Amino acid sequence: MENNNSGRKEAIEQELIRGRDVAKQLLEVLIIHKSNRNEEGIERSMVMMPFIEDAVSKILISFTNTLLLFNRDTQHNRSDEEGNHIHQGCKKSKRPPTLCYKRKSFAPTWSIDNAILSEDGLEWRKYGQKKTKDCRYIRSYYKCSYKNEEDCKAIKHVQRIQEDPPLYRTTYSGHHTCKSSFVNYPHMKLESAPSLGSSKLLSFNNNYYYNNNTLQSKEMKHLSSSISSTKQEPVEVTIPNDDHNQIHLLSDCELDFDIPPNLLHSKFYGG
DNA sequence: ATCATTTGACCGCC
DNA sequence: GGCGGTCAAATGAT
Repeated sequence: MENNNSGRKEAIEQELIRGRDVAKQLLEVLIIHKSNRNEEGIERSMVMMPFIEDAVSKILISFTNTLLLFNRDTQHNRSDEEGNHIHQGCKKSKRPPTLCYKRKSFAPTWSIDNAILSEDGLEWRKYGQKKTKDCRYIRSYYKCSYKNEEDCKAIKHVQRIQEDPPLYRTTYSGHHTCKSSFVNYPHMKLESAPSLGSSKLLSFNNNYYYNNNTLQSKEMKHLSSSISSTKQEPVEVTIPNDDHNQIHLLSDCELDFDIPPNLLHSKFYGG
């Protein structure tokens, strides 16, 4: 446990250093751009645009990863606490028995912070919203669209947690036991950029594990995604830092995921 | 007309 | 009693 924490600390530190270094490089490029306002300078700046875009995205990724690593710590603690809650049932309800509802469940929860309100590829129906005491923003509650048809227990709530820059926290509770939610899910295709010689580092939460070129959902056995090469070659995969929530894919491979993108975070590191 | 969202009341837990 | 989570009637959008 102690080793785990120090390893995570190290990972957070590395992410911050990576972000700082790329920001430095970006600053240097911008200074050069500023001092070259003639025609040749503008042309050179245009050539540098892909690098600038790449650098900005790397900085964003670094911040996102740091937040994810940070959140992973707090989520473990929260799950431990919530695991102790026991549902007492509906004791003295004034409502008819059919309207009696459960409150806290044993379902595991995990949160994802996003700068934008993004779709997670699954189908949800909003069933309520609430202003919470500690936050000035309204929290929206969603349940799986197939709750009634397939008795799917998955729920989530979304809350804005920060004004500037905007940050939204989506907290998922329970896993989708329905199949319908995934039928219309657009397969996510991640392509590397061979010309840049880039590689991919994929990180995923504890609900998935990597095994023999396949990403498998722990909760839903029918959910898996194989990693294959576009060139009919064996795909080279390494597990950095012995962290089994991450895999490093070398260039020229293609992935088709039927896993919700918000549960699987992709990061690209240019070569 | 149908379906999704909003809203206020209800309920369990602390 | 306060707070957060859930329900279903009312309302709005298509």
